[in-house]
Amino acid sequence: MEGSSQLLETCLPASLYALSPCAPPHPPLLAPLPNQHKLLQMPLVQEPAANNHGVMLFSDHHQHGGPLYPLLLPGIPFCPSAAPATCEKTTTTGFTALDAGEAGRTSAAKAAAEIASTTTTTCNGPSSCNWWKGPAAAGEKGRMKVRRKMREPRFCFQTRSDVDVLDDGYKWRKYGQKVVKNSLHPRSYYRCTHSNCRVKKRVERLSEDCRMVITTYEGRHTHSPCSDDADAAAGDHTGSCAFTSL
DNA sequence: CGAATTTGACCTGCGC
DNA sequence: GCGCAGGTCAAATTCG
Repeated sequence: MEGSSQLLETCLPASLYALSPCAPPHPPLLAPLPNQHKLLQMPLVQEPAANNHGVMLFSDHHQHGGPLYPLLLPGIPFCPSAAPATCEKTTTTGFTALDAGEAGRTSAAKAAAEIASTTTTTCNGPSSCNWWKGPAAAGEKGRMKVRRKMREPRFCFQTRSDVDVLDDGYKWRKYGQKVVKNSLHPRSYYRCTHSNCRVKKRVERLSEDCRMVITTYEGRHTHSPCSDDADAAAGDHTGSCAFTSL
């Protein structure tokens, strides 16, 4: 319980950190949140040297399942070519790079370590990103291998919320749930329901503090949040709203 | 009745 | 090489 709070305070003293070493340091990463919920927009916190993988850690307190639009906005440039950085509960200065081997003492650190351990290889855009194309693209035999190795950029953030699935403006379908080691709570796996969008997210609660929800996004949406439903119904078109895919 | 969720099985990667 | 753990699939079930 208090461990996670401490984690939150230690790693994320302000309301929000964004970590995206490949992104230009200045442009705002966050879209203004519709409706009532607002995340404090902070300057980018960059992990220098550690890596290039885009990882964002957000922290905010939700007492509701209100909309959340913190990340995976199509306009955010990502660099899927190296290991990510993340947060570790050890220092007083906030972020430190977490090695893959530094498996977490807490669920948060563990989740972060997972992210850190994920290496993304060659994926230079939708045309070359075939880590998950199913049997047709990968072949019956090697599809799992392809799926595992060709990772999308991942982003993780942590919120305090009563609801597991935060409303981020996208529509998700749950495709799996797994009990993970050293965690009291199962991890849920969701996939974006949009036709050509392969973004996935994992949701789990901290065992130390069941109010804390760790959400990990993987991949980039090829559509905008607000047009999700329309797109799903009308077929594939992107950029009907504020965001367009790159 | 169609869509969404649940859940057990299966596959892969990784550490030992 | 083996076992463990994470991630995904797909059939069964539930829900609207």
